[in-house]
Amino acid sequence: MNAPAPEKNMHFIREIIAEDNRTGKYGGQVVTRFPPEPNGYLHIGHAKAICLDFGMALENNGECHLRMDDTNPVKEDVEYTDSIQADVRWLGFDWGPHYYHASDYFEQMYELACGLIRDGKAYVCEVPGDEWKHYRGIPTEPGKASPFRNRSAAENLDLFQRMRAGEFPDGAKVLRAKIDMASPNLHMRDPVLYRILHTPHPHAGDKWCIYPMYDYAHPIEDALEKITHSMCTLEFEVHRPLYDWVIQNCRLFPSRQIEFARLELTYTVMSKRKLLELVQRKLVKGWDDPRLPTLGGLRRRGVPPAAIRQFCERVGITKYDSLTDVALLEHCIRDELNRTAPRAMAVLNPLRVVIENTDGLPAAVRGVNNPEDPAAGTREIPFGPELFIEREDFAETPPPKYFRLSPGKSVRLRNAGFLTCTGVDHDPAGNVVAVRGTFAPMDAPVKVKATIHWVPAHAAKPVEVRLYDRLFKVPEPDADKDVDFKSHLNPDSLHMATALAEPSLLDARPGDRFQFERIGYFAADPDSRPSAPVFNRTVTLKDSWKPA
RNA sequence: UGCCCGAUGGUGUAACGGUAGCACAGCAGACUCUGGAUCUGUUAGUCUAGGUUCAAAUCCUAGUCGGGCAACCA
Repeated sequence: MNAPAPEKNMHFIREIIAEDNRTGKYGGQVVTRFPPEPNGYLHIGHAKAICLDFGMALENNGECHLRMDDTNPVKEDVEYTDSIQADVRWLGFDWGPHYYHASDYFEQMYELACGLIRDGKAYVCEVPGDEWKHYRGIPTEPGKASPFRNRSAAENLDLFQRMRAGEFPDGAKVLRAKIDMASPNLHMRDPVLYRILHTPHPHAGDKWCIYPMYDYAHPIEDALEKITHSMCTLEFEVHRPLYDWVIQNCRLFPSRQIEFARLELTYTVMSKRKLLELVQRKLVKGWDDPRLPTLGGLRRRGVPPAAIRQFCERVGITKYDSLTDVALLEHCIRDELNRTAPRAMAVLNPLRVVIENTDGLPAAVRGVNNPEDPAAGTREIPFGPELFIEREDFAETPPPKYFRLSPGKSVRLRNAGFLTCTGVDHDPAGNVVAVRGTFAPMDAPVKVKATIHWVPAHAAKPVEVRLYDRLFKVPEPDADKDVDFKSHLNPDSLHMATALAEPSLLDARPGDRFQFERIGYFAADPDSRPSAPVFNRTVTLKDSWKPA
């Protein structure tokens, strides 16, 4: 018996599992599975499911299987299986030896279907697809029986074998479960179990021309793997009676399907179709564009997997359709990065500073790598008589409560000392082109209310920075079906810029994460080259300064 | 419309018949070599109407609102 960690939220699925463990329903075993269809890239909505599936197994000393749910060869491709595995691993989960394909069970599914036929619980139906809706009926009225419903088991077996043998064209026949044409649940009105598809399978090759439907295949996949708790999203709730029917009538391991609400996030879209549309129309730069909620995009943006895991835990698990504020994700990202990201200085919008008292000026200073983590140590930062500071950190006529630099005032230069402004240089148009000032060491008796970051003019290096903002301007871009979600795209979601970086940043390798002090968290992009890093802004720092 | 599911501050959630709590966001303050972090305080909530009960967010009934289902998709 293992008590859940105290900070974990006791959601209803944890309670179901705890209860099953208490009663010994599955002998204390917890076996789960994450079953993506390999027809697209994973996004943060999948991360919620992954964290749940793997998390419940981990917490209960169980196992979680990674299973490609590849029952429809016309939509799926091996292209996706690699990225799915990479994404799950990146998120921090390990399926051990339990990597499976639904298509590996095709033979058993076929045998089980023959069993259903022999039991008089399935039949080959020749009603054309577009005509079936007349038989199925509408919710308020019962359907009517297929004219093929009462074929003999022998005839059904023969026909089903010939379907497999390829004797019939696509759509000519299907195998149906014989359940209840009057059921108020449409899924129970003799659902299709198998359809004919003369399409080679990306994993199974050309062995098959009949393929099982999800509703038939999924419970079998789960049962064969002895999955105890089969978590899926809410829209499968009405499928559960059919899930149970298959397990019961095939006499299989009693896997249990449990549904929970999918994750929705503000200022983005989560549907595969819409994400694909953004990629195909080149409104973003690909599946791993850092503005996308795909795991590839989040990774490239610099989001640590631990932040995503923490976020998924804090969002919780319920059966209520919710819309989570991205601010919660951003909080989890900052929280993780604050503890782990080394600090560095870079100036986005430079203003030259000329130090006038150059005698005894240090050639370098030591910077603290991470005030939250003493073990991160220090580094050397070159110093000199000319610096660049952020243009916003100087105001010739400061607004009220402005703590930074202005004529006659002083600020602390991060890691270095104090700067007192003694003069301002203008160009003929009256713009500020440089600030002049005097430097004092850190132990000087100067009182200031602000510390600003800087880079040394002689040693700072220009680096490319990509400043990302929300992809959409509105919290629910796809809320209104009558308005194209693309019309809500934020035109300023990407701003390319050049920053002046302290020299240590030139060593950054793709994936390295930093806090650029007082600006935000940045991660080196795969586009980086040796000595020419490219930085993606993961998220800004919170900024509580607001002009009065 | 028939069936299924759901409803707690702005948002995400907890409370399992007994003081409606936590987090995010917001606001205010303290502290600070990041106007970051940290700390403190604070605004704000049980969909409606009946019923059961000493006591209801919780149980029952009806309604309202939201979501799902009517592919040979998953």
